Amino acid sequence: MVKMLKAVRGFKDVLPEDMPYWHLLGEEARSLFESYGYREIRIPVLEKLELFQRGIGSTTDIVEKEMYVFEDKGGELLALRPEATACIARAFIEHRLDLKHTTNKYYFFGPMFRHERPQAGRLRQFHQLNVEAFGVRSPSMDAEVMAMLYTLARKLHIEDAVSLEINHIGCAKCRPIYREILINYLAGQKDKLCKDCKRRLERNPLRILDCKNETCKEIALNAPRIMDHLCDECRRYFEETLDFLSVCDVPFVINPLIVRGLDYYTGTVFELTTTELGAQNAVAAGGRYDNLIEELGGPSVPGIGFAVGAERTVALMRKRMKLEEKKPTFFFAVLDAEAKRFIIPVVLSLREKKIRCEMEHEEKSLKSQMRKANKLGAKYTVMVGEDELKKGKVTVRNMKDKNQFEMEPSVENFLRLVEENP
RNA sequence: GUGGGCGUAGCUCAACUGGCUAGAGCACUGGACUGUGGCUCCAGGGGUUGCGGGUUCGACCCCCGUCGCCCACCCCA
Repeated sequence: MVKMLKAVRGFKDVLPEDMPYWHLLGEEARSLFESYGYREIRIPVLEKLELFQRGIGSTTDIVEKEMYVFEDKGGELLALRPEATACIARAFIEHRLDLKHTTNKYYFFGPMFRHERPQAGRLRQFHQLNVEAFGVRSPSMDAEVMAMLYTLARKLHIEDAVSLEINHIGCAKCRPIYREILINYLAGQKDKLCKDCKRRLERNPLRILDCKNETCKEIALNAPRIMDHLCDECRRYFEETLDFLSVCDVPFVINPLIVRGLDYYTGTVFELTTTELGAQNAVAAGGRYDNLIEELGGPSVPGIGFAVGAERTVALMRKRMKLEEKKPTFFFAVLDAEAKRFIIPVVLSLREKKIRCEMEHEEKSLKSQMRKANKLGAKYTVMVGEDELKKGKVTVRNMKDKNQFEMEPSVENFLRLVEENP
C-alpha cells in the first residue's frame, strides 16, 4: 500500500460542514467592522524576519522560538507572519497611508503561523481577525474599539462565554519607573519564583504577573500595581476610557495582571477571555501601540487594535449553536440519458438564478435517487423518466408533505415553486 | 523544548489472565418495494489491530524501538 500522506502537524483542514460557522464569523465581522468605518486590507503571508524582530520584539517568545524562519534563494531571512499588526503597520508606513487620511482604520483576516506544540485551542497555523486604527489617541476611541469587539461577541452569541478584561500598562514615562519598582519587589522574593520567572525578571518582568505557577501567582497578587504608579496623564486616560466604556454599555472587569507578550503595547490593553477552551483562555486580545509605527521607521502615529482568534471563536460558537450547510432546493432524479438531455438546460438556467440544484449523473434506481434526495435534504425531488418524457412534463414531489404533481418543466414554473415555498 | 495519556473498519467503541475465522452500533451499497425517500427487516462491502522488531505453541493484549494523535507545562489568538 502507498504510504498515506497526512497534513503537517498543527495544520488543520477546515471541512465543508464547519464552514457555516466560519462564514457567520466572517460575515458578522465584516459588516460590523465596516459599520465602524474600517476597511479591509490584505497583506502577504511572508515578511522579512527583521519586521517581526523590530516590531514584536526580538526577546519575545514569539520571535525567539516560535517563528517559521527560512532563508530565501537570495539569502534573505524571511518569516511566515506570526501575527498581523506588525505587517499592517509595515503596509501603513510603506504606502504613506498617514498622508491620505487622518485616521486610518483597517481590518484583516488570514492565517498566522507559530511553531508551538499543538494543544487544545492552539495550532501552528491558525487564523486571526485583526482590527487596527492608526492616528487617533483618545479614551473614547479605545472604548469604541472595545465596544466593537464586545459587539462582535454579541453578534456571534458568545457574549456569555467571554469576559472583557482591561488594564493600563503605562506610557514611556511611567512604565519604566513602575518596572523598577516591580523588579525591586520581585528581586526580594527571587528564590520563590519559578525558573521561567527568574529569567523573566531581567527580560520582561511584567510577564511574571500572569505566570500560572501557584507561588508566582501569590507573589503577583501582592505585587505593586501598575495602577498605583501611573503618571497623572495615564491615570486620567484610563479613568476616561472606563467611563466611555460605560457609556458604550460594555461590561468589563479591570484586571491589573493583564500584560502583553508583545513589546509594542503601551497604555490600554485588553483581552476577551473564556474558561471554556482548556488551558487557552484568550479569545481575542489587543491594546494600544503608540510607538510601534515610529519604531518601525514611520511617522509618529499612535495606534490601537486587536486580534480575534478565529478557531477559538468558532469553538465557542459551536458550543452554543448548531449551524448547517444550505440544502438543495431541487433534486433532479433522472432515469436515463434521454431524461438528462431533456432536463439539463432547465437545471442550468435555475442554477444561473442562484437556485441550488442537484442532478443524479450515475445510472441509479429511482429508489436510490430518492434516498439521495432525502439525505441531501432537498425541498423538491423532480422526477424525469419515460412517462414524463412522453408527456413533455416532469413529476415534482414536495419531500416534506409528500404532495406530488406533474408540471411543464419551464424555468418560470420552477421559480414559482420557489416563491410559493421559500 | 519538557511531561503524561492514547493508537482496533470512514466514525464511536468491544474482544477474559496472552487463546476460536478480531466483533457491534452508526455510516455506506443493495434487496424486501421491477418508477417513489425517512421507519422496519434482511443481506453485502469494508481491517497489514499505526509501523518495525522481540518474547511465546500462540500477541490487539507483554517487552523494545519508532511514528502519529491528544492533553498539560511553556507561550498565546
